[in-house]
Amino acid sequence: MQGAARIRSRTLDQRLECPILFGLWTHRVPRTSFIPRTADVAEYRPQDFEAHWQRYWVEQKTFRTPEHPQGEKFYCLDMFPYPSGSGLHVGHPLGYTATDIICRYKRMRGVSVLHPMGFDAFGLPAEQHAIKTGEHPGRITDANCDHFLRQMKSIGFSYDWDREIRTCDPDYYRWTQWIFLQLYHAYFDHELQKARPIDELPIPAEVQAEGEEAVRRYRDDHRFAYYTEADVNWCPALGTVLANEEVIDGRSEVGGHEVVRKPMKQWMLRITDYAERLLADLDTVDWPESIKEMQRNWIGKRHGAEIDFEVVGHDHTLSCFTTRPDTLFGCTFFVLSPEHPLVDELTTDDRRSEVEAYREKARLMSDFDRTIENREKTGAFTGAAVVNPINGREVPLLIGDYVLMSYGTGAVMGVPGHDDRDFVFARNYGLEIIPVVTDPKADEPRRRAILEGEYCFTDPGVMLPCDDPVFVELGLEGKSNEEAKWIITDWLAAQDRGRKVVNYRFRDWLFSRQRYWGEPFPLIHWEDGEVTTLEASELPLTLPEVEEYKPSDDGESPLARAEEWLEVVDPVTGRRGRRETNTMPQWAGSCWYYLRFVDPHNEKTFCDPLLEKEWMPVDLYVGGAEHAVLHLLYARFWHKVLHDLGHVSTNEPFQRLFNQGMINAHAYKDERGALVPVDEVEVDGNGLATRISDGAKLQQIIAKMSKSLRNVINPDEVIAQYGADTLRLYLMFMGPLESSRIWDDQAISGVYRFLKRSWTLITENRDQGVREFVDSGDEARESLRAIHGAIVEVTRDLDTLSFNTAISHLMECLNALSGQAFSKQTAEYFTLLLAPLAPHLAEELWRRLGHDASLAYEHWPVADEKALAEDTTLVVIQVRGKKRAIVEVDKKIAEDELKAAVVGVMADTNFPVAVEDRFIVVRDKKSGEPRLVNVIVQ
RNA sequence: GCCCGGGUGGCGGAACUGGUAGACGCGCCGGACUUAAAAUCCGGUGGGGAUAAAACCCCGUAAGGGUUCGAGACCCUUCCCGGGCACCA
Repeated sequence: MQGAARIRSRTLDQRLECPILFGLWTHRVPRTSFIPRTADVAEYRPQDFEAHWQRYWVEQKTFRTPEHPQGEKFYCLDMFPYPSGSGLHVGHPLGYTATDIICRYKRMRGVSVLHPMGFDAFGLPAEQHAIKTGEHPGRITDANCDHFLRQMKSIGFSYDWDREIRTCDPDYYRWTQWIFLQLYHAYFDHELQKARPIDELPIPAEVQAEGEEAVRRYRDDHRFAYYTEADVNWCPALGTVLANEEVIDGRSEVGGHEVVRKPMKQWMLRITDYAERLLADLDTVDWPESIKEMQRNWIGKRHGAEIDFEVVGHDHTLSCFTTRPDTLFGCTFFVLSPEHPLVDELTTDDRRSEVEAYREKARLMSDFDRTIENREKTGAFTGAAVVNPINGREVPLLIGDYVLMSYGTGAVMGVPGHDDRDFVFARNYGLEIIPVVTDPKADEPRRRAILEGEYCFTDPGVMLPCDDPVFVELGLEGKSNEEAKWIITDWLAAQDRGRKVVNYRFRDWLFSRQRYWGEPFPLIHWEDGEVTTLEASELPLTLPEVEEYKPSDDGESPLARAEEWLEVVDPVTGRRGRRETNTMPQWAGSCWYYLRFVDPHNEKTFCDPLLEKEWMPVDLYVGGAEHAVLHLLYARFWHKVLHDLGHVSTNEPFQRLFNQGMINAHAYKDERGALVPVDEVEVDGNGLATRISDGAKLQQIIAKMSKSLRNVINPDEVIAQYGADTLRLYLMFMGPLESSRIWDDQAISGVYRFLKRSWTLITENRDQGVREFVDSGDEARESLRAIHGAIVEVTRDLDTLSFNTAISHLMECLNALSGQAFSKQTAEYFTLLLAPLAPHLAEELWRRLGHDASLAYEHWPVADEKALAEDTTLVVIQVRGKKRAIVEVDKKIAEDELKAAVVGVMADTNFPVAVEDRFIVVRDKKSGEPRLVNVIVQ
């Protein structure tokens, strides 16, 4: 029953008492055993002083960034939040606390720290709120930001709030628009592998000859930002198009609505030009391997060949991309995507109706339905045939919706013997299967299955015999397929019937949204078809006021209804034009915010070059892994363009990336598997969970925090109950920063007790001031060893972001100091070690220790080696590798004396050893002191 | 299916480069204080055996094998969990 009370206690509301004023806003404080009664005046009561120090830091501008870094610099960045209406959730402060600790620690080590925070403030939720209520999305966004600010300040983060930015602020998005102009006015020089101004684009003579209009089109075809009719992911429910990355399993990432394919005119960014550099430069950054791997997979570099097949009876050549040119001799058909532009022309009349029907069916199918895994492979014969360039064999030409127009050339050579999809397709349509590679390691039945076309073999293997003259000429029989791949490709290249190519799986970035609440494009579409950009001096192009925020049913942005804003007339020529009505996606603002933080108030440029040089790159970037391929890839792309164009000095923006884990919570499910909200659950002393309403047995599981499970932890409530320092410490103590953790509202009392005991240790719960200390000379050796040991350990742990062990070591130090005499110096060291982790408590103790300024810039303690020095050391004795005894010996003991000591210790035991036995002595690598002796008894 | 992580007490997790497994905390057990409870403080706590009590012994880091004087850590095989990708030719 005790357990039941615990579980129910999670919903604090049941025990809420009268509201009291705390901090900058009102908290309702639950009555719990952990809040000391008011009679105990001098006990640890964080509510008494946390708000005071938060105000002090803000008023004194304690954490203002130095204008220029002096000596070592440290740019520490958190992924800034989207200010959602529900406020901060414990997941946010997890990473923020970690960076805060590191920054406070670095400041104490004399490092110049840049640690800013802001808001990713454009975005869909505010817009949807606006659609529903008619309220301006800016107003709700501002209110949410303010709420976030209050919450973040209540945790005691040491951000330089003077640098706060919001991406929806015109002073900010002015420069987002400016960067768009840089992208628009540049192209990628493939030879130099870098961006260059569009004016430097060489115009081929034949284009030049066609006139101005052709030159303009040629340039437009090379800009990083281009306007094109594209099959886009249209989400009717959200009324917008989405990037591929925003579509999960055929549904919108936001809201899970259906997404269909639809051709629309859209702005795209040519991110694929940077594929090679985005891939290669991953090797230069200190990121988690998993994130690098995800980006590599996303970019999807594939080496292969493009092979040309002539169409029988036509003057056309169809090229296909393949990573398996070694299987070309096994090609028995050829498949085009239903959207392929040549399908119509190549289809014979007797097949036309069938092909048309198939294409229509494919067109109507949603992307999701079309990409369901292992779906039946369907297609239609076109009646045409193509010629395999390596053996002259004519093979039938089909269309099939498993071939995507958007990858490679929209055409595939069908090798059913060695490709699973082709295999299924061939079986469906009775197409021939010719195996050309076999598995040398396979047993007889399997080998026969491969030979007879019963088994599709896709792994590496060796080439089977074949009569084709070219096969014989190239001597392929028995060669590994890997080798055959390049021999065949070289032959094709020599005959000009194919070539080695590299393909990338990722696509250009769809950069426009039919929304109101985003950055307007600084572009004008003129009546004569020309598109021009605004001058940098005309920025920002601000959002107009509109009456309704809903996009129209055919997908036009609400901006299309803002007529006054929309229509423009050239004052010189009288030419009429319309502004671009799409807005930029949410990713735009977060693509460069880290640069603005370096120089947030500059009105002349997006970021002063000198400051950029001084502060960039970001030394530590902490955030969730969910941004692995979106934000992090886009930001790298923009950064590289800015770098190539000479606007930033660094090639990569984020030198070190760290992903914090997720915070999960316990949840319960019943026998049918339905999740049960935690406040409907009772847990008994043995951990057995039952539903309160009907006593049904429940299973405890781990789940993400969610509103529906009512297991979301609100930081405000934790702070009200325990104080900000406890919240910070608990978040860090739960486990390594990178791993996921489970919120356990019993375990939090452990760190609360630690803080309380730390308080008591130094103040002895006096009304004011501190306990009495002994003179340094009279200090117990134990105390000295404890504090200097802690200095060593905590320093190392903070350097390696091991916050959980840093706290453990402080706990050990506290345990050791409790009941011991120690000096004021030791108390001060302890306070300073605690400062990055529990800054409010540390500041309060520091004040009581007689200091009248913040400890934020006090020197980090340095361990005194002498305090740690010992004459003797403990040596583990092993016999045949098993621990049998421990002996204390002099550190400088000679080898034979050590042996003698070991023999002596082991004499009366069950495991006697002799000096003649083999001794393995393990010594400390640094000090050379003996650590362990392993005796191998003969 | 493929690619990354990861499996250590009742629980969260420690263990620096192969050298005392289980630090620290939660929980639990016992004790002190209290009329009582909470809070607080002190002690114990991987499993098994042995003993009057100890000393002591055996087993133990998902499972099996290997390398080594010595393996939680390294190698091979298998199982399980988490994350990502997935008709990309």
